[in-house]
Amino acid sequence: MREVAEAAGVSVATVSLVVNNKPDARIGADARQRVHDAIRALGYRPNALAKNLVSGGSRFIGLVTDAIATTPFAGQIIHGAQDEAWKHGYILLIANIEGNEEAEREAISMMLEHQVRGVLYSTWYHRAAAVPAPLRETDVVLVNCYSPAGDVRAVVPAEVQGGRTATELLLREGHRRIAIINTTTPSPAHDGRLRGYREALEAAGVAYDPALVFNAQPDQSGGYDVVEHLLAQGPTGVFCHNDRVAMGLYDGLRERGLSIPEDLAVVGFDNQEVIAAHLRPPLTTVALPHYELGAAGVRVLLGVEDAPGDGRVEVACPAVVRSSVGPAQGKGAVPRAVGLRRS
Amino acid sequence: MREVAEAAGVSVATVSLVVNNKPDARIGADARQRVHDAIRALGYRPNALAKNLVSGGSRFIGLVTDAIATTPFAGQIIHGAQDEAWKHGYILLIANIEGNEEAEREAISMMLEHQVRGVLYSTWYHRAAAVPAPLRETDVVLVNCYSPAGDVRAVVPAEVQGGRTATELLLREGHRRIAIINTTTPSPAHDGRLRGYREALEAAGVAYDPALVFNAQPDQSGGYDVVEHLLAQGPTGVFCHNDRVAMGLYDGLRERGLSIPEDLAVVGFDNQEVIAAHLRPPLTTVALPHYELGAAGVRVLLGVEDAPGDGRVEVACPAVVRSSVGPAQGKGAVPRAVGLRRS
DNA sequence: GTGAAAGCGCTAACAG
DNA sequence: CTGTTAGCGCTTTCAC
Repeated sequence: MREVAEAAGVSVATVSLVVNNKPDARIGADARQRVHDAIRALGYRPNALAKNLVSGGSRFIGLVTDAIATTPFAGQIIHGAQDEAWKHGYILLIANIEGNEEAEREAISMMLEHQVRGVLYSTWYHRAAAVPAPLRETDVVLVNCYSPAGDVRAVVPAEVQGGRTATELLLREGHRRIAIINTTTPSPAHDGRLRGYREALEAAGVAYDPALVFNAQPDQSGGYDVVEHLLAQGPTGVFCHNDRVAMGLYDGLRERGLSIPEDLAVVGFDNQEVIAAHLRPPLTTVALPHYELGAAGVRVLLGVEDAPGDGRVEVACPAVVRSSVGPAQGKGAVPRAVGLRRS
Repeated sequence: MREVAEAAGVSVATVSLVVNNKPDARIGADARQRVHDAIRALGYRPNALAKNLVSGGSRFIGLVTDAIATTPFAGQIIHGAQDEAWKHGYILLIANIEGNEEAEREAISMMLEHQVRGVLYSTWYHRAAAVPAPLRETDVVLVNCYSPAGDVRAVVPAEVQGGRTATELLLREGHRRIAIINTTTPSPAHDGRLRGYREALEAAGVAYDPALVFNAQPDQSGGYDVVEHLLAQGPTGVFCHNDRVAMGLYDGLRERGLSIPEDLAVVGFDNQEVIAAHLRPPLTTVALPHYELGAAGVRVLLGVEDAPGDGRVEVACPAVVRSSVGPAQGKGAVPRAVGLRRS
């Protein structure tokens, strides 16, 4: 920078002013031009480190994730966070700590030492999480997880609304005997989606039948194994806890010569591209908004978006309609008008 | 830091020496203790920005990717790079530019301004790539892509070996009439895997039959659509260009009442977890080593691992054996011993 | 053994 | 309009 100043025959202060073209700096057009020329000639680049040092803070936002590899999900959160951070002139420092306590401690101190503007602490599936103590030294927002104490701002998927949406996808087509294949253990997803399912049923005037709720391992084999029991209850539509369960269900149904959506309408959850979009028929599902979660996370961190009173923002899970749901027909069916009235 | 010095009754220089516990700094045990106490008492954290400024360089490594969202692949590259960088005390600055020229320029200058140690330029599928000019100002290594001019170090998957491995998986079980479903356009993957296929065949003494090579769109529908033609050639085993093609193939086969691996042994490529591990039967495939690609990338960047003369390191694609390949049987089959002899 | 002082590259008053 | 000056928080000679 000093070199630029010398080459342009001005002082470093002037160079600083033109580089950041400060609004209220009155610089002679000639001087400004000479500076620009010198910059180009010398291939000068400002040193962000020095700039940050003097300004006190940095343009970094930390993102710590608990699993980047396992699923495409973490990638989406990173993607959303990175895009949004970028938009506001921030850079993401990412660290991923696969359950390693020490790595977590180190990652956090490293971020703190780099004077991050704040950090996003994210998990790959929606759950309660304990905020590591050192994070309290800076701004934190939880992404896809929340503090049971409710004392930290959090951005999470709207599970209840998602469950409602999934169920309405079936209701809308006239289905009334709708099963749900849930997971076996309590979790925000388990509880929320079930609640959404019940709310949607109730709103549509369909009685809730416990015999139609199944619990299975949340993967392909879970979906595959439950087919027999499921069919025994004669549903015309089924809401699967996730796309992988739906994938297993597809297999089980196919083996029995049943077809989708004619014999059974199925709705998934997660919208895991590789699966959902390419099953035969393509799966109608509800998306888990990972990208948005990451983006919203930086927005609340930066104060661009306000968190409501309880510091918890819920991001909607939108329906993704493909071809695995058709109109209800046969015995259990009801005139389409009923479903339509509700929507 | 000044505060710590005052609290401990020493100078900042001493604090600096203690904090970084310099090997040849002779500090009184008492003073050292007082410094440590003061640090704890004040909750002091060194300022990495200042440290880097004075030392001239930073502990940053830039990673620019062209697609983080689309597939789980980019996530794996990031993961590998991040783990390895971390191991050497470096932090990853990531930027992803979905084909956006300007974002790319900005991302690169931002990295340069932060005095990165070097940058990894990665693509989500293996291909030739043009290195943006400004990157020449720093150390660059290409990951999952390469410069046609061969003037930049690159880390890429060993496609030929992968193709050979996939084919051997079939040969080993006695298959001799082995088809390959490749993509429709030339690419390192297309060309390399085909070559590996031919090499493996030749090594096993099986004649290459052009009628057994098919070209299809590299996704589920491609695999599904080619079934008819494929079956017409009566292969006992098939090597699919990727797992998605295999997934489509599964569907087509199932619709015809054919079963895997009894009627047809199938091998995929990519090892896309969500698909491969959960198809029925689980798919035997060859993994694309994305994690390793990222890790090797930082290793060559840091000079921990040497790139061979041509600056191109190939990372092996390992076989992932699951259940979609069984012994060859029936007309086309050959005694198992033949296959075994080769392995 | 430890402190004083210079300086990393830049910004922000404050003078001129 | 533009230059001078004083730091930002830290490391690193070099004295004492």
